[in-house]
Amino acid sequence: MENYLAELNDAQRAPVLQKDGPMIVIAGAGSGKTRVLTYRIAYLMSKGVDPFNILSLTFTNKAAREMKSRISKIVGSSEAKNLWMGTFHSIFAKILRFEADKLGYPSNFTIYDTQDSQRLISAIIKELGLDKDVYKYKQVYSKISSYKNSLITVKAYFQNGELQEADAMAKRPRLGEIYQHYVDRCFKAGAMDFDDLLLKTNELITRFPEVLAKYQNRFRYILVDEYQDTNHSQYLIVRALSDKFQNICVVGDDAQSIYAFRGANINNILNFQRDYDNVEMYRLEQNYRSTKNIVEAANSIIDKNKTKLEKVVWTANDEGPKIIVNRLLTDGEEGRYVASSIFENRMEHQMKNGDFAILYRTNAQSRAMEDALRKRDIPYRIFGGLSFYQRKEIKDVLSYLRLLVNPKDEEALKRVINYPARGIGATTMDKLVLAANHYKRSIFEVIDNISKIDLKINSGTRNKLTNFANMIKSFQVMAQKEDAFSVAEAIAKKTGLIQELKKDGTPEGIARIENIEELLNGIKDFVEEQKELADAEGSLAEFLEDVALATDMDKATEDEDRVALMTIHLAKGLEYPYVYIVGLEEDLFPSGMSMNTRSELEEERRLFYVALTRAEKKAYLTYTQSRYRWGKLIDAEPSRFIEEIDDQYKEYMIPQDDYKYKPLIDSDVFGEVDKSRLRQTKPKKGTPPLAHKPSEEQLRKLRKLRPESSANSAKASSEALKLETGQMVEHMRFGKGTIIGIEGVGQDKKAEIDFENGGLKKLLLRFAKLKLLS
DNA sequence: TTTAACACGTTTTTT
DNA sequence: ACGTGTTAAA
Repeated sequence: MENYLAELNDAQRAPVLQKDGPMIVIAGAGSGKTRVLTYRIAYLMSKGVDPFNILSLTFTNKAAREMKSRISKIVGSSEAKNLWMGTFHSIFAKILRFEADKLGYPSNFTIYDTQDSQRLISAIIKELGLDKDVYKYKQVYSKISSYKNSLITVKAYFQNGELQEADAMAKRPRLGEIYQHYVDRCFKAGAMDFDDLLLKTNELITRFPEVLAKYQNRFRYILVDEYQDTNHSQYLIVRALSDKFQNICVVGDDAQSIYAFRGANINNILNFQRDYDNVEMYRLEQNYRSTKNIVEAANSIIDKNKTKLEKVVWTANDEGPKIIVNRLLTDGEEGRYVASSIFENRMEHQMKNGDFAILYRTNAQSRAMEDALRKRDIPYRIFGGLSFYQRKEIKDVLSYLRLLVNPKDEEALKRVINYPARGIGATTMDKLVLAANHYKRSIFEVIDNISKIDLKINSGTRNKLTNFANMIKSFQVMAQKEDAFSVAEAIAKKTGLIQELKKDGTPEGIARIENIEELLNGIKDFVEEQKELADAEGSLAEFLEDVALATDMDKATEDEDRVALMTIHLAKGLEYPYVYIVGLEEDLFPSGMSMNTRSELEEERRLFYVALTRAEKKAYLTYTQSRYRWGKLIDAEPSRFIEEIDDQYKEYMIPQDDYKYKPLIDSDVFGEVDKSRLRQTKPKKGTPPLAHKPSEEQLRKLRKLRPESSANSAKASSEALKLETGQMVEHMRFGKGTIIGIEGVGQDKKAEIDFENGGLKKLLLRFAKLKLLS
């Protein structure tokens, strides 16, 4: 024990050694806060605290796993595995399953992901006959989500005149009604959304004092990591659970609060000292991660924020190189610059791919980076974006599995009832939903008893419905005897999912089949793993819970040697020797959506602070002069954040007024990439990246030519755009015809054609592959 | 009911 | 630009 206490500095050791009472640790970036948390838990256990009595809430499951394994090394794994450690969502999902009956939920309740929730809301808006342009489902979802995170239940909503008035003022007077329906439908479906996992936990502990007492006694020591990113709902849970013993330790950094947009309340950390008596406050200010240059540059940025706790982050590390700032012509150039810079650094300093990270504000920026890395044969891995479990084909398989576990799961049912197509269409579904609401039964129950219900559904469709129900029930029977893998495999095969994808034969279809195979492998691994653990069953339900709360981050393995690409949000808590922060442009970073208020801008600034402090040795900042956004080339201006870094810490790669001319010979101009050229031009070592302002003429070219992605279509369309009224043409599918009219200009030019056997058609000349006959 | 053109929104971040 | 959801045609 004493051994590793010696590994801590004085500031770190103090919070580790305070066994009891409330405490807050303000931990600057890179100051070893994970180390403090780890050792604190180990220390508690060495002082005789039972691991069953320690609850440790982390921001990701991966963080929990890593911390657990570090603790295992200190105290032994048999002890460490009894610790309660995980995200708020996963810990309280577990507790809710155990206590579900008290809230009227089945213990195998489904967890709806964002998409499920949004689809349900969308359906409700339709059913209520509301205008979908006024009630946008995404907006409604986020509104409901923020109500839930503030513990405003439907009941509370209707008791609060102000809220209703606010929604009415916003031209959405029936929002409460949608909220009501949404909550009802989730309940009937035996489903909780992400926010429910916290909201229902609150409900559980307020409505059942004996339950609260039970968990208060169980969790005698509570630790919360990334406390600055907790929302009101989480705050209340922590507060209630820690109320009896007051052994609460929260760790965080107000300068790294970046989740206000999803309800995180920075006041939770700012006001912690008011919430408990005799709070001890500790500050970790020594940074062990980064060079002086990086630390001080980061400080100079965060200084611009007004709302913050006073703290001075410093480091004893070397000064290190300055931050490199570079301007590039387009996002394509930016990608190439980053790729070649990585290539050079890797060579020159014998670094691994895994030592580099490329960080961006929005997921959409990953593409340009990807393309450039691929061309350079640099292995990379993208985190975030559309996660594996959200892909359509994966969600389809999972929906079948969900339906077995919980046949009331409406969203799962709606996904799979007619996929692969089995002749149960929208009309039938509408009737079923109506019937289900009328009889107060789930849709599946209605289908299962379709013969006993008087519905205007013809006998053919009734048969199809019965067949579907029987199929699902046969899988259910199977699930009782066999493990999750066998069931999933049977589903993939017997439902015709695989055949459906094989039929389409496109590369995408093949990739989808491979994804399903990967999912099956994943299920197999899970089953094997669970078999080894004595107390787990390897059941479908357990697998689904894992999946519902899994994130891309969780899959990351330490040992894989690839460049990491991710959004800055995802990078929180990580560190890399070399960090490239790309797209530092006004309107992108800071985001155009977050520049309206001071607090939003300050959050963007904190985000930049987080990005920069990921770097250990060297940071690169890049921006472009024009960037493709929404399919168009947009002029860009350098981000104000570049300016905000004190000059002494940064270095411009290119003199700011040096516009060297470089002929534009790349894919950005000519649509098609000249591949032979790329291969010859391998690493252009030592070539300084050029930047220059394109002439008006060049810009016009860029804008005009970009939409044509291949030389073929460019040729075809320019020919086609010359067609005139009266000419005879031939179309691959419609056959011969005469052009009887032309309308629109340029890219939007359309021809009305009278086909000999197909009748009148209006076709976009840009796309229609027409052959001129006369 | 199914298929295909068309329209739309998306690009702020996620458990 | 791209994928998804909605509407029009078969």
